[in-house]
Amino acid sequence: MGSECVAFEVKKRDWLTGESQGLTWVGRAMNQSLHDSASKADSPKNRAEEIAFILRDEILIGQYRAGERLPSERDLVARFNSNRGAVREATKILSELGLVSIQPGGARIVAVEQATLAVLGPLLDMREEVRPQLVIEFVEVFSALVALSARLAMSQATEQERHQLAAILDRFDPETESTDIRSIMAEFMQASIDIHNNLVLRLIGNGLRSQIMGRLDQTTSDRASDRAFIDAMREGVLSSNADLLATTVIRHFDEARNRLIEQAEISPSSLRSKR
Amino acid sequence: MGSECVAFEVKKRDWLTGESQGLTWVGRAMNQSLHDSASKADSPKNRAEEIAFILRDEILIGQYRAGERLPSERDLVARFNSNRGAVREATKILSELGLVSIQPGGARIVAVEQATLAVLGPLLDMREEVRPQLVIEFVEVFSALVALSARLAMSQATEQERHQLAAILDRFDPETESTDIRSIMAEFMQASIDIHNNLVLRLIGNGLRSQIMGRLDQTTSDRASDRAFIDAMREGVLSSNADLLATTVIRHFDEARNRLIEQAEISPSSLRSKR
DNA sequence: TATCGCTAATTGGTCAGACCATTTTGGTCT
DNA sequence: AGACCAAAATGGTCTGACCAATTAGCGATA
Repeated sequence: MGSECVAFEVKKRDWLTGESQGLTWVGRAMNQSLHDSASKADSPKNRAEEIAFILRDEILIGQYRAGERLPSERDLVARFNSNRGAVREATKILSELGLVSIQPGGARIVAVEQATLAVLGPLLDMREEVRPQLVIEFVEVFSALVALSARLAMSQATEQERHQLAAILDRFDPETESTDIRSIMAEFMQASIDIHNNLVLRLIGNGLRSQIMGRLDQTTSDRASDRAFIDAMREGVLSSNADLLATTVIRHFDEARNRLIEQAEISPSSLRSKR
Repeated sequence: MGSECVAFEVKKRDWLTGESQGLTWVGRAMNQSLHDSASKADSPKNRAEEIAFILRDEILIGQYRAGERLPSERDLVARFNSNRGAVREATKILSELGLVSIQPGGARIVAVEQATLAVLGPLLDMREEVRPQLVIEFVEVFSALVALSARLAMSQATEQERHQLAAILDRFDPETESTDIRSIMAEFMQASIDIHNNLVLRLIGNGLRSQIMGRLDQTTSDRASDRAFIDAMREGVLSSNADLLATTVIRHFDEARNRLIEQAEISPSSLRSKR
């Protein structure tokens, strides 16, 4: 007992100075945002992820049908020239993604519709056919979530916090092409989440962000209307007018959505079949 | 100050002998999507999940702090009397949950705020303190998503589909206590998603549903106002009035939210610290 | 005392092979 | 056809080993 305490005192310093200090340990989200943005595909960290990503993409591509059996672990070992440990870790990942259901006797493929948000990014990375519709669907949801987040933030924000939000909006500069309005919206979303601190909304936001970031094409948008949008946002923020904020956000994203629909219809056969 | 830091880094002895042995925070999360209902806790399918769930709950409980190191695989093997294969699968699960970041040299704990929606359920299962606020936050988000889903559905629904939605609402019977309005809302959500077929919304809905279902307490609600709510919904659906539907949904959930806030304030010190 | 640099220990990643309990399969018998 | 049973296949568990990279520990240095 006593010895533990002594030992602890000694080590504690090392710990604090060495690592606990920089709490910049934020895991994969941060790691990715630092170096990706250029490359769509996520690179596997080890053999298990490599295998998992290959199988994941094959499933998303529709190479297996829902309900079908995944090849047995031993077959996969043979196919990937690996070992059962790695293969089992891979299938574990797929299971966590909600793409396969592992049971004694055999693993079966699960319909994409039953999976996790984590399949969104990979889906965007593949077939061109599904992309346009998927992006539209994302905008629809993101719109509602940003509006909600803004509302919640307004109901709790201090004077200072509202100015911080405004500062983010001020980063928009219609002259330079460099300031992407979407990155500003993403930042605005994050900042508003930090204000109202709704964990559910934050977790959903995490998922959407990590899946979407760096996977959206550059879209042409009217800089003038963007300017008006940003101005309306700033006014809503500074006057703490939640309704104005929400309707502004929704209208803006609605325009973006309509643009996307137009583009999608130019290249036909792109809308996913509905019913 | 010194006392709280003790647990870690004293080497294997600690893990082997004393420490949080049994008590097992119940918890146990899901994986299967088919069978729901289930009360709060669902049990692990194998050793890896068992280990993963224990560690997950310990992390969520705050036994480790973000940035700290997870015990090494070999230490975990000793602690759980298992083997590295199982332990590695377990840490893989935690990694997929976004709760740890595994890297050569050591795995580190990630802040809960950076995790996946899949931690919501386990969070609800544990400390009573976080529950009330978390439920409120869920209602806030769910409200917006149901409203959005209803809007989207109305923009595409056929006559027949609108009647199907109405049929779901008709299942509500203010006389019998058995018909839970929340289950009706869940069904309504699913049905509307089937109509507009927005995959992003569907995936988020999957996550929320699997995490929330069966974990919410029975809440007292005014059956009369519920009746009015259902009626308004039905009218909105049948007349394809998206605005009416959305505002009705939002108002209803707002009332529910206010009730929850009242309840939470009765038992003070329950709201999570904000900022 | 603080910093640098080297070495040894530790850690995650990979691999091979074995045994078990359960499920699946295929063929037989009724 | 259907019920039944034995054999094959499958996932689950476990052992022990080696590697490359990171990390910790310690002495030398300034």
